[in-house]
Amino acid sequence: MALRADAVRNRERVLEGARSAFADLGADAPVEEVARRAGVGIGTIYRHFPDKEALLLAVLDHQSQLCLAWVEAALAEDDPWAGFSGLFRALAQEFAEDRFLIDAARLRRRTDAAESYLRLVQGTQDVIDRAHLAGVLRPGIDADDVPALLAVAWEPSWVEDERWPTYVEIILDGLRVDVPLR
Amino acid sequence: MALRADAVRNRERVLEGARSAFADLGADAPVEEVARRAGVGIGTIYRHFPDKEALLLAVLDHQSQLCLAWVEAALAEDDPWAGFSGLFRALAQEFAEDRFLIDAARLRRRTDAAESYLRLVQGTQDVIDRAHLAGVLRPGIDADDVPALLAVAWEPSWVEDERWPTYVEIILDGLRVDVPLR
DNA sequence: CACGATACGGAGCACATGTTCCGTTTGTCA
DNA sequence: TGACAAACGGAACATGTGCTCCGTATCGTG
Repeated sequence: MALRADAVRNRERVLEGARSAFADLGADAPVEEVARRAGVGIGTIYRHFPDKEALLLAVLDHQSQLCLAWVEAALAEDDPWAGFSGLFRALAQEFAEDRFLIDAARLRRRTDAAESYLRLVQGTQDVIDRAHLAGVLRPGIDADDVPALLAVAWEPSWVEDERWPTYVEIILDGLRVDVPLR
Repeated sequence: MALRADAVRNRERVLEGARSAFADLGADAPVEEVARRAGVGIGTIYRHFPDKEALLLAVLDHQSQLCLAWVEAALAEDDPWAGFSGLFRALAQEFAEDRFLIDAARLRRRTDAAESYLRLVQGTQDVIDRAHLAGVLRPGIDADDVPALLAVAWEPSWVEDERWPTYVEIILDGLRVDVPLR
């Protein structure tokens, strides 16, 4: 038997409320806050998701899908460095705007990650491999290093300062290998 | 009237327990855990410190004094870049070993900081000014940027990876301005 | 040694937050 | 439209943690 119409609607509302609450407050956002933003009761959330962890994973899956668009764009770039650096800047922007992504990488360490997140990591690895082949990216770097290096765009108080784009450029400078012209 | 002998001893024990607990578990370490490590009751902690915030500030003050030694060493260096980069590496090491320092920068934003911490920031600024004068440090960087850039040494799960020293070198590469020989 | 002041310990309270449970409401279908 | 299953809301419970309070233990002095 299919879900009732109101159940379908409410499930979507819960996901939207969760995305909004987690983006603003991080994974620590109370379930009650998610319920408030979704306009539903707490009980409704727990009917659709077994626990808060499942809700976090569902949101992670969704946000990862959005980030995957940046991977596509990076692979479409002709220049491997432009691809990698563009992806890095775009992910930094996403991290700065969505506090939840901050906590997501930690979450991934504890649980079987959302499927889209794994695809995001793999796609990032592809972009990195291409840069390595072109010899423009510091050796030894892989996709697992990206979240750590994005940490500079994390801390809310510094995001307010709007200085994180500078930090991103510093790191990109440090990651780039200059190819001598010949 | 002076403190009683046991009170003096216990105050020191509390500070040691707090340093240990906060270093391992971060500022979130429960007060009860501090009491356990100190070998005292919870009540004793609250006799010596009005609240947990005061305890955090006392520990911050102490750890800042240790870090100040690195500032002295940096200023004693002849080469401004060696001084700055040495300080940066040393602070990264401290951050990696003491989870509490991670939270300290946030704490500073909320409260009047410990006096030693202000001196640490000022000393770091001196080291940075010297590097700017020599033209070897990327313009626009100041002492407030250092904790943000050290964020790569923060996250516990990445500290375990032992990859943070690589990240520190990447950032230093990005911060350095190469002075052409003439 | 005795006694008063000082300090100690930890039970218990206040509050925040994840989760459950059940009386009430709503959607669906005959 | 009526009736039943499905879904809802939020009070209540469980747990973790900061902090208070007071009966008990200890220190230091005469």
